Amino acid sequence: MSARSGVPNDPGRRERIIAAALELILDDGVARVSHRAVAARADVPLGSMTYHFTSIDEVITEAFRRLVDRLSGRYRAGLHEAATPAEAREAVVEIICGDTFASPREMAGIFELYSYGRSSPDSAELAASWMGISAAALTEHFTPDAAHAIDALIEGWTIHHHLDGKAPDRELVRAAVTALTSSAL
Amino acid sequence: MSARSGVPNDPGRRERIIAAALELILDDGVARVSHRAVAARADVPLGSMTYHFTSIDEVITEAFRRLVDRLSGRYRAGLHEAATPAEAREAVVEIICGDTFASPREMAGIFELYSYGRSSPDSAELAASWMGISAAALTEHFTPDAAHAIDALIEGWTIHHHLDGKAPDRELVRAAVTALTSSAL
DNA sequence: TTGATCAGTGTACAAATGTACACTCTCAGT
DNA sequence: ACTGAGAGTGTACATTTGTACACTGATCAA
Repeated sequence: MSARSGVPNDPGRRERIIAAALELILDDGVARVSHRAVAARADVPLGSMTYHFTSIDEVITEAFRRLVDRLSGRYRAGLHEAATPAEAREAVVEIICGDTFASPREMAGIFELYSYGRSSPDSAELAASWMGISAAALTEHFTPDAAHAIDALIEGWTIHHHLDGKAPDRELVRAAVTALTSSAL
Repeated sequence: MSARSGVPNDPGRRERIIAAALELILDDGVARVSHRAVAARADVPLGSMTYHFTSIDEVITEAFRRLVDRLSGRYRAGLHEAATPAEAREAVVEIICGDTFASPREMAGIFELYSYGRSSPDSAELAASWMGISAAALTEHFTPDAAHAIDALIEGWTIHHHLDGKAPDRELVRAAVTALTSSAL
């Protein structure tokens, strides 16, 4: 038998690298992500990068995966907690207006994912799965049609919220969500 | 007096460079834009780039400006043509479901702008102005509140349309837009 | 303890990038 | 036709990038 088979010297290192990469994406954007920048942020030697990952794309995609996992977890939990239609609507309002579901940095990260997916098939798949998750979470409370419309509303209004720098009026958002649920959708 | 003062040897060259940069952004994404890549695409010597622009950021921002101009022109025109509320709603449906207002490539370009604005103040301003233009075009037909909601719906649904690769159901979109306009918004 | 084996690293390198700038070319004024 | 000022360019250069890979060192079977 072989000695020292598969025993890592520093377990969890790969994870820490991915975490560092995600922080870098959220702070500075994908464009600034490089083997060296991530290595420095994770306080890890450069060689570690090529040892644990086959390419920089893999690092970035894995970082995005963490982001999507994190956000979809909160998203799902927040909507699952809602017991009544009114509470579900309120959860949607909070997703759009609050920052308990996603901080501005995290929302910016999602846009970066959309852009990055244009040149990375793996990230494109990830972006698609993120959209699927949010749609699924909504269909728990709304008809499929209403869920589609609300999903789009969330997507767009969240972007505006983020780019404006200030949260939209809760009353207005609530009215819009209600309008989308109370008609024949 | 000075001889040859301000007489360009090849007028319109700057414009052609910007056009080439925009095409490059739409085809391959900002990440692939470089002095050399743009120069090659515009069939212009490398030195021309630094002669006409102070930095690559300027080239990219100008390219985005053309994109925003182009889209906001169509946007405004399309909504301005509408004479009745029903026609205005139909124009919104077309913006979301059709590709007469923005091709998939152009929509992808807008996302790239949102991302790029994170590190370029000029592009951030451009992104903000794009949002302002669309909002203004909508207030021509809808109440300010309804305009906000519809603007968000357009933004989000257009993204979904683009990332899904297939247009959403027109009937559904029409119902959603109607819902947002017929209530107390 | 030893040595085989694989985890992990430091360094080197080719390719690509943004930019500066010494140069060449062109044309308006004479 | 000539000329000089300013339009426009080719080349060179310092940096930064992704990646390869010869090396070092930690661990387990013996």
